Parts: sequence; C-alpha cells; structure tokens
Amino acid sequence: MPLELVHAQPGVEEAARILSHGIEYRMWISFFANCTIEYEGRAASRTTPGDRLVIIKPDGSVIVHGPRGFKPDNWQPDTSSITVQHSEGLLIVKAVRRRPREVLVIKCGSIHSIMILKSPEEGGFWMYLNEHEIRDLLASNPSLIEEGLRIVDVEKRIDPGFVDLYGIDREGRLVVIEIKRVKAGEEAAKQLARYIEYFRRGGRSVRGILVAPEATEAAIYRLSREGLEFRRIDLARLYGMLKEQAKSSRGILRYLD
Amino acid sequence: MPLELVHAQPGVEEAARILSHGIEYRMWISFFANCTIEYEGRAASRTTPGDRLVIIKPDGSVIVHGPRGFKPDNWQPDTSSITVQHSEGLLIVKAVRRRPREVLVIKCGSIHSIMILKSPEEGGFWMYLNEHEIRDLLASNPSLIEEGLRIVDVEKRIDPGFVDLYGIDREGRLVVIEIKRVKAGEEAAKQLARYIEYFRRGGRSVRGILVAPEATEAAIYRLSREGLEFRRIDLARLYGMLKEQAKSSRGILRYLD
DNA sequence: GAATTCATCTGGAGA
DNA sequence: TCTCCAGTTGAATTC
Repeated sequence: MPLELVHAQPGVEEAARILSHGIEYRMWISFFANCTIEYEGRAASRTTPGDRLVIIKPDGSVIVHGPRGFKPDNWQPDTSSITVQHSEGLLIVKAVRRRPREVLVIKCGSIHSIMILKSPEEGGFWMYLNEHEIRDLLASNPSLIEEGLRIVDVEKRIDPGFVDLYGIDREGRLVVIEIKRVKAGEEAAKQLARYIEYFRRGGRSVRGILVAPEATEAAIYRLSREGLEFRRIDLARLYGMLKEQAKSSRGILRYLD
Repeated sequence: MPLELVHAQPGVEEAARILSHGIEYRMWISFFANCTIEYEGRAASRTTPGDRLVIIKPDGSVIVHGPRGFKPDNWQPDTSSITVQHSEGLLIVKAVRRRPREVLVIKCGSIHSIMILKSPEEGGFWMYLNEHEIRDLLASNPSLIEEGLRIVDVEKRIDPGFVDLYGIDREGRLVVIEIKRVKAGEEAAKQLARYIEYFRRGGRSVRGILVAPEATEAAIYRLSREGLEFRRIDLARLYGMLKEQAKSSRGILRYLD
C-alpha cells in the first residue's frame, strides 16, 4: 500500500523540510514551483524565473519540465548528491553529478504544491517491437522478404558499418538487406548504397534490398538510381507474429495481450 | 497568481472529473497512479501495472515516468486529442496523435494523488553555448582557426549536406570547415571527407579542417588518410569570449555570469 | 573506460 | 512536406 502526501502552498521552510525528508527516505517527489535553473557542466545555461514541474525520483534522478513539449528544460540523470537548503526566502535544490562533473541548481521563489509517494512497488516492465526484434523475426522468417531467400548472417560487420541481414536468394545471388523500423528516408538508401558499393568494389555481384514499413519519394528515387530494391513490411503483422511466438513459448512476452 | 489544487486518494470517478476539467481548461496536471501503458504507432508496447507519474502539459504533451531514470516510460509529444473515461473501476486516459498515427492509452487502477496548476506565466527562456554560437564566434574570429583565414560563407548548402564554415586561406585556397562542440568521432571525419569529395569531384582543390575540442583516434586516422586537418579549440576560452561580447553589448546573454 | 550505434529519438531550420 | 543535423542528447553494446 503506497503512502502518499500532498501539500498546497507550503512556505519555503516547510517545503525544505518536506523535500529533505522525501529525499532522505528515497521517496518519489513531484512539485510545482516558480523557479530559475542554473546548469554548468558540458555546457552552461541559466534561465529566467518561470513556473515549472520538478521531479525527484527514488533513484536520485532530477528532471525539470517547462510548460511545453516532451523535453525537459533541464535534468540530471545520475546524481551523486542532492541537497536542499533555504535562505533569504528561496528554496534551493542542488543536484551534483561526478562524472562528467555537472551541477544543477534550482532556485524556487515560491512552491505551489508538492506531491510525495513512497511506493513499495517497482514500476512494471515493458516490451516493444524494436529494430532488433524486427531483424530477428525477419531472419527466422526470410520468406516475409522474398520467397526462397536464405539468411546467412545477421549484423555482419563490414568496413562502412553493419549490414542488418546478409543472405542468398533462390538464384544464388548475394543479398544485402537494410532494415528501418520507421519510414525510410534518403539517408537509409544512401547507407545501403554505401554497403553495396563496398561489395561491388570487392568485385562481387550483389543485390540490395531496403526493408521498411514505407519510404520517402527521395529514398525510392535514390534506390532506383542505384539499382537497389524496396520491400514493404507490415509492422502490425510482425507484432502479431511476435505475440504468437510469445504465447507458444510462454516466454517473457506473455503479458502482451 | 497561479491557481493550484491538490487531491489525495481520489476515487476513479472523481479523478476522471478532475482530469477532464483540467484538460479542458488547459491546465498543467501531474498525478501518481498505479497503471498500465499501451502504445501503438511507430512501435508497439504494453506494460504490466506499476506506480507511475503522469504529466499532462498545457500544450497537450503527455509524459509517463517510471520510478527510475531520466527517460520517460512512454510519451506523446504533440497530441491532437486527449480523452478521459472511467469504466469498471478503471480510469482511462487516451492520447491520440494524427501524424504519425499514434495512440497512447493509460489505464489506472488507482490514483494516489493529483496536482493541478493553472499558470498564467510562460516558462522562462534560457541560453547556452551551443554549436550555433561556436560557429558564429569562429566566423567572426577566424584567426582562432588559422592566421589569415577569411570566412566567405556560413552554413553553406551543398549536395551532401551543410558546410559549417567555408573560407579562403592566406594563400587563396578554398577551405571547408566542420565544427563539433563535443569530441569528434570518426563519423565527423567521414562527413567532412564527403564534403571535400564533392568539391574535388567538381575539379576544385580544397582543404578540409575539422574543428573540435578533441577527437578520437579513429577520427584522427581517417583525417590523415583523407589528407584533412584537425584544429583543436578551447571551449572555455570561447565561453569567456561570449561573456565578454554579452557584457559589452548588454544583449540577450547578460544572464550568463 | 572509450567508442560506436540506436532511439517511438525530439526539435529546429531550410527548401 | 521532406531533409539534414544538433543534442548537456541518453542508453546499450562492443572493443
């Protein structure tokens, strides 16, 4: 049973007491405050005052969010120490990181509200269909790319980088396969072209296939210009296959449906 | 004067009412809940139940944090709609994005606490020494790179991408300059090589200089093999120059020290 | 520990 | 809209 506490409009002194206690007992803290942020480390920055949401997690991560967007205004992923002080009507939270040496200072003029959670529960884990899994699924089901294709190598290292899949088609020709989990842009086509060029320089005849859910116009054009091919894959279908696999093997993915 | 509200242990129905109201009036919401997350879009994922912090910002961004680390468990940066329902003892928050089509569903079994802020104030803005500023500083002080160098163009667009700085040295030769704010890896050297190749294909003799605080072994080797040069810059010195500039011009950077 | 690569990367600028 | 590229990128894996 989690223990939660909420505070509206605490004074600076009370807020300092609450935060110190929460940090000491590794609680999970979230508070709204009007504050400035100062950061010095790999870069240096300073902000004007504004309303922000400050999060301090049980593991010591500190994250400061502004009112817009996905990205935090500032953060400290792996703090070695967090200290709380109050002086001259300001609440000051200082988070220090050792390597690289970085200091984050949050100066709060007023604290609007504080929420604290002492949770006995670990966050649930999660799983998703990433490029690795797409690659492995295609490696074990190469007919999804082309009938008669046989995969010889996965993540084959060559000079310009890594070839996702490397196989032989039904007519015995070498096939280099580049996989993108999202819409493939021209850059992906260029990358495949670089790999192919490497093999052709070595005097080998080779086909190149870009595999992705979709591709931009520029990518398609670049592929055709380089004598390469595009093969569309259906992510939802692959996800379904993964779920089937998971069900039959009763593996880690059993939570999927 | 911001308006803030806090709620401890609201029931599912009350929580739904509070959240709907907050979203409708574009308030800033933060709540602790035991929940699962389902996401389908560019990837697909589902989690087991766990305690998490959910943030809904005035601009419609949704962020879900687990108890550890800097990165959120899940998010939706630019929602086109957020809906709140309750059914069978569950509070369900659904955030949908149009392009790319993505759906994020948060199912809460219990809500530990809710914090809401109606803030009249925009978050403060901030500034730091980024690659942009390094580039501009070097453009107006090219002797920091080389005595007698004259800058002709900044962010010059060519086919393979953008050239950071483009100039002419004291002997009248063309110079292409690639800047990195952090330690330059082999990829930076390759990028410069691609630019240089573009000019040399055009039949022009040209020097290439990689400018960075430091460079990896692989980068240095690649540079020497391609007949390119490396020039170390001192970030602290540039930062000092920036502060001097800011002081004398009383410009936007006056907060820096 | 350094270096390399991926990420639901995000975000911004330019054509 | 697409493309290119920076980021206090972070995080994981390999060397």
